Amino acid sequence: MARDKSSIKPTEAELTLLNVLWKIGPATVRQIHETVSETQKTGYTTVLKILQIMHEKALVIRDESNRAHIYAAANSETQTQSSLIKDLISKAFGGSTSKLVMRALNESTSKQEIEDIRQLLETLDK
Amino acid sequence: MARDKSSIKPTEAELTLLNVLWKIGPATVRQIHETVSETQKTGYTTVLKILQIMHEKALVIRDESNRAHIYAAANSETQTQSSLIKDLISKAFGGSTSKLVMRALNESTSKQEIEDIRQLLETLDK
DNA sequence: CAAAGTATACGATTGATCTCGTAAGTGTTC
DNA sequence: GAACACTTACGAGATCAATCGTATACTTTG
Repeated sequence: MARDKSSIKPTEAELTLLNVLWKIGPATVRQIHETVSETQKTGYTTVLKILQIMHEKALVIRDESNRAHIYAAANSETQTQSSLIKDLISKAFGGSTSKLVMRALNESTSKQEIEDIRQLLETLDK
Repeated sequence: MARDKSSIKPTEAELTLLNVLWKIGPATVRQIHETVSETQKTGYTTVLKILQIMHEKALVIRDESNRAHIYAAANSETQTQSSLIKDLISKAFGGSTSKLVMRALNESTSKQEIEDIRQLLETLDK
């Protein structure tokens, strides 16, 4: 069964690199590695290898016109977040979005966040 | 680094079995296998093996007093859902619960679900 | 009690993930 | 142009997830 674009699920290490790409934009392996190294200790070739695998999976695109390839996320952060949420909803919440939302809201949420969400509900309601 | 109870993250196959246990309650391997077989084709010994691994990880408890051991989920569905949500929030939403909630709400949500969530916000607000 | 049925235990296999060392190619500099 | 620096490619090893076959032990039953 073919796996459509929206159902691609990055692994943990892959998601870490995607977060970097969403933050700093298209970048070389070196730049990505430097950014990742701010919070983790990971070898340069490890980052390279993961990016190569992600390229095979079409999780990233790359520009090979220069010697140092430039990698960019293939999908937007929003698309990926939606995909991950849908996956979680189907596997752990019996397919119910509202169950997930309610469980999330029962976790720590600040007054400001509650207000933001209330606003969003207003606009959704019409 | 020790892994505390709330950070245990079941694998996909494990989560499938946990869903069964939450649904039908404590059960033998045979019962669990039968229930799983309603929607998937999985060998009996595969289910058994995964349950044994889950027991090692303390994801399930088991009663060995009879020949056919009786397995039960070690943590509640609610606890596990919260744990999975927290994990997703930290890895894909920069730690922001409200970002996850808003992304979820932008997925398909019925009028009734929106109303339910609004009600919950009321009670949370006080 | 012997045979058939049913249970757990164990080990092997396959595939994916993650890691990184080393090789090999390309560009830079003195 | 020779030495050095930087880059990608390749491949191997470790761990984990998932699968299932086979062995072994226990129960039931004819």
